[in-house]
Amino acid sequence: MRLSKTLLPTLKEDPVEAQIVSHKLMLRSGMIRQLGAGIYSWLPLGLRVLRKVENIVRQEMDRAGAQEVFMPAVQPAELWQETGRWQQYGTELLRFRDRGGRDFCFGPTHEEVITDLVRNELRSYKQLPANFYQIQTKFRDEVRPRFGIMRGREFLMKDAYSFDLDQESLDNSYELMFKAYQQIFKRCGLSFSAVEADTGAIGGSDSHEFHVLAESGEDAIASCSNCDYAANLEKAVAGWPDVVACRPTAQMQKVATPNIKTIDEVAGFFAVTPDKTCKSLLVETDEGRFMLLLRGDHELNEIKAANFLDGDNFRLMEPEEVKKLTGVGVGSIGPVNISLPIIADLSLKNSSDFICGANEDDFHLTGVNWESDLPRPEFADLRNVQAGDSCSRCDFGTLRLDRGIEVGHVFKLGDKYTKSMGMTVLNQGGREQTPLMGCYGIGVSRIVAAAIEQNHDDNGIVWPIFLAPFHVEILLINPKEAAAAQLAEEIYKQLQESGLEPLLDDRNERLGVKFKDADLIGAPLRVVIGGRGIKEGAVEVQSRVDGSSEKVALDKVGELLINRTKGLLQES
RNA sequence: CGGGGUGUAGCGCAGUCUGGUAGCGCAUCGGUUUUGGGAACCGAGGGCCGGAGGUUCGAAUCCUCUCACCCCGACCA
Repeated sequence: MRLSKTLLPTLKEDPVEAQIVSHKLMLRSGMIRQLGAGIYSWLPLGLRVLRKVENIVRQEMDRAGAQEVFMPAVQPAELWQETGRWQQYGTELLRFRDRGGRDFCFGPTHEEVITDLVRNELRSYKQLPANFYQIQTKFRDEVRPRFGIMRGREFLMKDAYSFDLDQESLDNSYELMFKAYQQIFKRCGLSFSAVEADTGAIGGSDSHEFHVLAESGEDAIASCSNCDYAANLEKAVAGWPDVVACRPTAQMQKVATPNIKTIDEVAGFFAVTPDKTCKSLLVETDEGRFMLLLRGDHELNEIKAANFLDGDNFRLMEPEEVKKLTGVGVGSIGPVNISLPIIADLSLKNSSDFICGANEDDFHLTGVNWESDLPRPEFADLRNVQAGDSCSRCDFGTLRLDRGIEVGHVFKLGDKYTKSMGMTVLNQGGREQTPLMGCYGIGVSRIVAAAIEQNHDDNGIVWPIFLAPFHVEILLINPKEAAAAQLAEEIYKQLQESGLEPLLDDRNERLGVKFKDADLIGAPLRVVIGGRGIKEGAVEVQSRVDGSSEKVALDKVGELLINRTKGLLQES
């Protein structure tokens, strides 16, 4: 591609709206432009990278035996009503009507559409297992779009759906996808981690997320220092070392604590560490209201709590509601003498002599103990793990927390959709059987941003070879120097003919401008061609990756660039 | 959804408090000189100041409404 004939609007300054490095660099290098909140146009440079990711995904999906299809982005409400998700999905689902007043949505995902397709087309167990995928534009009306393409509302996603006759076969399909995903992210040059994830409201047995580790990540990932356990914080479980229960030593006492409300204030007031306190949270689900107890230094994991309580519409009660229900402000509620079902976090099992609210404004109880002061409640894992917690899978490890960008998610869905939408095939015995489903997503556009988060320096992007929009940038210092221009053209042609993608900067710009842009754009290799080099009989080949450069004889340059690039492509 | 902020040339901003014919830097176009790490000079083009309504002789500026975008929060007892 010739830069003189390409729309590549680079920016010198960081746009004010960009917070994270990938967003800044995508704007500055002219890859994308914003059209509205969470909605972006892809310019030539960005699109080239997007297509690279897409092709890697496509190749690996095909290799894993999945079949590509292409489904509508716009979906009729009826399908979503069949599975109940028209009601469930909430405001993230972009809904609209056609001229006839019929309800539609812009698909945020395609379980309904694919299930509708296969229930009409698949009849026999002999057609299973089957796995269909597409690469499609999705729309999710995010609460808060941010970070450019990273959490956009409109985005490009690869979604795949497998159909199997039985669990064993589903397990196998899942495993195939899991391996394909590892291959995909590896080829994208990403350092990633597969972690156990919560299955959410969708249910099902297994789920893994693939995370690119990066500081800007929106998810917290727990991983073990000793074994290969890794899980999303939403799901991560800490080990429960067999601490011998401390024997109660204190009598329960009511203490006046004027204006002492938060755990920190309580711990400060009594001069103890927060783990000696117990925090009480009131929550509500369709099943009723509950009090949850946590150690003062722990955070509630709402997903775990919601899963445990097993009622829909889990939510924390508002302070005013708590006041109305108990007559006490949230800072002073506690588990002693309260007429609500209590569930306590496992970490409180062996607690003794702890401090909690007294159910009376501005009073707390100290020296509280199970049995003597209140009955032992039901215990469950309700909290977020913390760095340093012991691992639940092995004996020696401790957990650490990192930030991750979710780029892929694999799910075993079971029969949720096939059952509610009445998809069956005839099994070997001639009976109707509901197949089991798996679904597998990859954030194609997000990968572009994630790759930049992991591959950049102060001057711009440093593309991994498989995602690079161009393999080699030919930097022609002055297009008016005939000999240099001719050499640049020759190399350009030579690279193209050998299947490489070169970028020729043939603009009539100053050298500094060209170098700055080249750094921004981030082609792995660069060759600088100018009159001086020609005179010396050698030109400079530079590596964007390590900044190294070497002089190469004029007649050897093309060959060297080709070999170097092919070497990189093979290594990766 | 709550709170905060910003909308003025392609980009970054000043001007708004205190009303009086809209500016700066970069970018763009023409010219001259330059040309191995974001050039210099001369000249030029480009704005219904987010939109609507109002106050006023007069509104980017004051008032009302509205739209868009950005940031923070929506994990706390």
